[in-house]
Amino acid sequence: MTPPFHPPIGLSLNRTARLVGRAFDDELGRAGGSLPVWLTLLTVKMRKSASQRELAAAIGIQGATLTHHLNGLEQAGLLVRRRDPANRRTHQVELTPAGEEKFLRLRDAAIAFDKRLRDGFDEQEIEMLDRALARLRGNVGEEE
Amino acid sequence: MTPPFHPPIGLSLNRTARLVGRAFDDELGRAGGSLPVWLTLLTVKMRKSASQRELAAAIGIQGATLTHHLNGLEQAGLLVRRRDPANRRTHQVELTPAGEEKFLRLRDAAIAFDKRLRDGFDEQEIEMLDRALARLRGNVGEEE
DNA sequence: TATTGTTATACTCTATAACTATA
DNA sequence: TATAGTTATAGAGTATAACAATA
Repeated sequence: MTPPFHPPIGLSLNRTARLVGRAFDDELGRAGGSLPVWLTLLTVKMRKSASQRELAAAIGIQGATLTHHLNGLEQAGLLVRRRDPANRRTHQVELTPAGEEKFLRLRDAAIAFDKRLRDGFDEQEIEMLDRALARLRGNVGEEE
Repeated sequence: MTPPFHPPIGLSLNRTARLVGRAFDDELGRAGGSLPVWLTLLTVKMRKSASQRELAAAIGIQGATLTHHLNGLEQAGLLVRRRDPANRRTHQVELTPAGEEKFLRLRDAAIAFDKRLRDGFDEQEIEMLDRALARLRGNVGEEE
């Protein structure tokens, strides 16, 4: 008996993520953004008064890398960094009106993309997929 | 009634792929490789007499990008490029003995990693995950 | 001294455009 | 002219190390 063939699930995951990521990046590009820009704006919106370290960790990048993106976004007039009066080491990141507008535009693009991505899946299947992905993250040692 | 919340599946996919990809890259790094190097060697091995265009398409990168990686691998003495006598425009890519050795080492690392990735999944669950990923690829318009 | 963030620098992967060689 | 591949160049995203500011 020949043993069952196990195509590496990591290969499939990698291929899928690159293909989907590229399509998503194109979509965001048409809305005037990019994936890290979207993740940055989204995370800033969601985690209101977090330190940049926390934001970086939430996005999954290094602090210096976040600084790099924040610089670009600040130069583009999408956000401002203010020192926290309570602890002047930390910065408070806040979206400007232009930043809020960009956020909404990218959010619409993200929602439209996700709708396309879910096409043909029912709610239960998406939940199962989501749980499976979470288990994969657990298997490589996700820290939260 | 509040509508059900739909966390974007793309976000989950992206997060998982980056986390898993980083862990895999580390693993390959310890074996003296990297993800594109592994994909290149693997694809060269699998698609014996394919043109570089075909190899690039199979990996999911541009021809010039593949050239870039092949240059590195050739300089490292892992492969050679020979012109095909039948059609001297195309090149035949072949692993050297050192390349074969590297391939085996990276393959072992890849197999070990995939084993770790599958931990706690049974065969049926992996198959379902794989099919779900394939459907996601289909939803963004995969071309084969 | 420890913590937060920035600057300087560099690396990897990727891409596009122009080019060479073959057909 | 058309095809296969390379070279030149550039850009995006990421990282590490050294530094400045604050506590």
